[in-house]
Amino acid sequence: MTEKNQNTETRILEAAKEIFIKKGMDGSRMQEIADEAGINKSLLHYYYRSKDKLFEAVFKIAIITFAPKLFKNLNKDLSFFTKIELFVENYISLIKKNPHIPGFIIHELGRNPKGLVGMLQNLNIDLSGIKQQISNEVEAGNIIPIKPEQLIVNIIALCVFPIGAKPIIQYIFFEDNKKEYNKFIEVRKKEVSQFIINAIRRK
Amino acid sequence: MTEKNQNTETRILEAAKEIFIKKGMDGSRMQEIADEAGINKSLLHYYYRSKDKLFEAVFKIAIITFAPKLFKNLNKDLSFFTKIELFVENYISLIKKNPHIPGFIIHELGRNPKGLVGMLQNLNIDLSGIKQQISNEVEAGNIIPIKPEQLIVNIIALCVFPIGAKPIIQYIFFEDNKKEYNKFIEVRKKEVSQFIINAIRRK
DNA sequence: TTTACTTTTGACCAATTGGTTAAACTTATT
DNA sequence: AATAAGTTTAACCAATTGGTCAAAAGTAAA
Repeated sequence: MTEKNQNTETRILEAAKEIFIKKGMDGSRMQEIADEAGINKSLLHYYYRSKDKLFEAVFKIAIITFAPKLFKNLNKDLSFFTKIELFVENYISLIKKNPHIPGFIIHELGRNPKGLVGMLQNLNIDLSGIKQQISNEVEAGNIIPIKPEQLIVNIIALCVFPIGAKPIIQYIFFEDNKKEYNKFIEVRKKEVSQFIINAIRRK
Repeated sequence: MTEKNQNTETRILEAAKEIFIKKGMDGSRMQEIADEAGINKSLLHYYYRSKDKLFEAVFKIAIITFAPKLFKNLNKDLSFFTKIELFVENYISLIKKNPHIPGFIIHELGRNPKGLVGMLQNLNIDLSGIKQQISNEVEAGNIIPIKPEQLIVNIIALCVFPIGAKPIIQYIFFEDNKKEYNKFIEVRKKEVSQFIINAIRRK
C-alpha cells in the first residue's frame, strides 16, 4: 500500500463518515461522498466494493466513538463519586464533538437491527467491571440500592440525550439561540454529576 | 368528503406513519406505503400531492405524540413530587407504545433542521407553567436550586433515552433478551421518579 | 525505454423511484 | 337512464442511483 493510496482511503472514510452520520445510510449518495472526498465515484467502489461495505466501516467507527473509553478512569484510585464526575464531564465533551452520532446509531439500529446489532459482537463491550463496582458501593451502603444497569443507563441518558436532541431543545427552551444552548450544555458538565450523586447518595 | 374517502385517507396516513417512523423519510418508498395501505400508489398522490406533503403530515403527528400532554397532571391539586411520579409513569408508557418516535424525530430534525424546526412553531408548545412551578419550588426551599430547563431535560432524558436506544441497551445489558429488557423498562416507571426526587429534594 | 502493476477516470447501464395521465369504475343527482 | 362528480387503477415517464468496465494516467523495476 503506497502512501497516496493510504491518503485516498483515509479521505474516503472521512468523507463517508461526515455524510453517512449526518444523513444516514438511505439519505447519503455515493456521488456526494465522492465529491466530499474530492475523487471520482468509481474510486469508492475500487476501495470499498459497495455502499454497504463503506457504510459498515463508518458504522463501526461510530460505535467505537460512542461506546468506548467511557471507563478509562475506572481503574484509577479515585472515589466512586469522583469517577462519576470525571466520566460525565468527559462523555459530554465527547458527544458534543460528535453530536450526530447518537441519532445516527439509534436510527440505523432501528432500521436494520438484525444486520447491525450483530456488528456489536465484534467490539465485545465489557461492563462487568463497572457493574461490579456499583454493586460493591450498594453493599457497602455508600449509595442507595440500585441495579447497576439502571444507574449506568441513567448516567448515559443524562449525558447523551440533551445533545442528541439538540435541535428540539435549542428551539423549545432557547428560541433557537445557539449560544444559550451551548451554555446550557456547558453547565451540565458539572451539574449532571451532582444530580446523579444526589440521587444515589445515602443520607 | 364521503365516508369511504375518509377511510382511505385515514388508511393512507396510518400506513405512512408506520413506514415513515420506522424507516425515515429517505428509507421509505411510496410503493411500500401504498402496499401497507392496500391501495394503488397513484392514490397517495391523489390525496397527498407529494412524498414531502405526506411526510409533513406524519411528522406533525409524531411531534404531537411526542411533545404534548406531558403536563396533563400539572394543574391538578397534587404535590410537586407526586406530579413527577405521575408524569414519569405516563410518559414512559407513552413512549413505550411509540418507541420509534424519538429516533425518528431526532434523525429527521438533524437531516433537515431548517424545514422541520419551523414546523414546531405551529404547535406552540408552552412550558411557562411548569417552569414557573419549578422556580416556585426552588424559592420555597422544597428542592435544591436548579434551572427549570435542566430539570425538565433531565426528566425527559431519563424517560425517553432508554426506550429510544432500545436495540443497544437490550443487546449490551440483556444479551438481546426482550423480556429482560421489558422488565427493565417496567421497573423504571417507578424508579426513575424516585431517582429524580432524590436528586432534587432538600435534605 | 519497455514492461508490469496499481490507481484514477469518464462513459455507460440496469434498476429503482417519485410522479403523471388518461381511462375505468363508483357514487350521487337530475 | 343519463349526467356529472369524485375515486381508483394500470401504464408510462424522466430522473436518479449504485454499480461496472475498459481505457488512461501514474509508478516502479528491468
